[in-house]
Amino acid sequence: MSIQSRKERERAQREKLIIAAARELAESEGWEAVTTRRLAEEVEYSQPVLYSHFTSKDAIVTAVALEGIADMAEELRAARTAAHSPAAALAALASAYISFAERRPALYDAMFSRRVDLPFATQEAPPALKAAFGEFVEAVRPYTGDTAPEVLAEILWAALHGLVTLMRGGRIPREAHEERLTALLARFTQAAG
Amino acid sequence: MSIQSRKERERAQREKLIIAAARELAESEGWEAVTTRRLAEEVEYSQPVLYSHFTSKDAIVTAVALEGIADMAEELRAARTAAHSPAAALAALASAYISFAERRPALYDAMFSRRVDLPFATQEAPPALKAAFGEFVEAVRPYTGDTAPEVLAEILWAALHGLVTLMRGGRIPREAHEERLTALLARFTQAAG
DNA sequence: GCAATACTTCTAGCGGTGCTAGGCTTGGCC
DNA sequence: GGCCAAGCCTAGCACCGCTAGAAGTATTGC
Repeated sequence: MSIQSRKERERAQREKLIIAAARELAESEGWEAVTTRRLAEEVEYSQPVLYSHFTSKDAIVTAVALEGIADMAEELRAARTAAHSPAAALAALASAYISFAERRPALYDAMFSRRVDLPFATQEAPPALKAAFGEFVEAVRPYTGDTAPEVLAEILWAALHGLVTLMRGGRIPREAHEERLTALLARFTQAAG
Repeated sequence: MSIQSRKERERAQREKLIIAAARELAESEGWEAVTTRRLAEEVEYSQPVLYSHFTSKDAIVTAVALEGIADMAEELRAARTAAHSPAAALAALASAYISFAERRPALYDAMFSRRVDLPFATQEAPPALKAAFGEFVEAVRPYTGDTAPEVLAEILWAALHGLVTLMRGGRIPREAHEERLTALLARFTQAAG
């Protein structure tokens, strides 16, 4: 039993090592640098070992995304709860979200842009995902009017996601970012719903 | 001279053929099916011929994107100008945009999701792109308040882009789409800015 | 009409990708 | 200590984007 459990522990540890290596490689050199050969070299095992832990490369990306979502949920929570008014909380949440996307673009892509096999808007959604979305729901709750907070949260999330991805892709100019964000948030705080 | 010009005509025609084949292949089987080998087979030439027209596969995708933008600009214009009130025009524009993204997902990705080498928010932006964005500007103009219409247009575009991509990626549920769209547009028509 | 030339297109191949079959080594058990 | 099973690695598959150099074709000059 002891040997068995030790092996399981080591396996679990190696799996974390793979995920961490993938994340670091993606964050430092972009996802195009994350090849199975390169990743295998990084963890000092051969390629097939990766496939004894994950069914495919995509599954590794998914695991990285999940970690990222947990990280983001924490940051969103910290930002929102530190604010002293509903309006400040909303602004802090939005800024924290965009800051995360800008600081960790590769991670953000894995979470919200790449095609990934995660149950998002369902009961089986991972807790971290529910937590992150919950922060949005709480932030918009004071401004719901006759709209369901979940719906409003989705709209805000979508708007921020759109801003971030279009800006990163060079589709909208960086310069006007603050002005856009202010105007967007005003649409949420001022409207009666 | 005549022979020269005939050759140029034939070349231009073949270039259009390549772009059309790439678009059709992407729309019917997704971009992952668009390989240079497959594309060459489709146009009944060898691979190197593609590279005598385009510097890379990405350049072909960019050409397809440009065509798509022109298509969308037309559809947006038709939808907006057919409406009889500012609110209806805004709603029609938004619906047309989302409809385009849903009907032609591969094309949409080339235009707004994939990394593409096009000057977007600059003076040198292609006319079709300016036209498409101009439709957004006109649609939000009645609702600007003290925000610049261009800024508001970018926000609306970003919000719709976010909704579309998150929905397509399974990140937000399809069911509540109409409700979300209505609530989003309400934020634009009701707020004072 | 024919040879020389210039241009176009193709064949074949490079170094890379994700993924896997099958041999080999290593470590636990009797 | 010898056997056996589990775990790992080497080597290779079919594919990718892209390109050098051969082969073919059309145009030009005689």
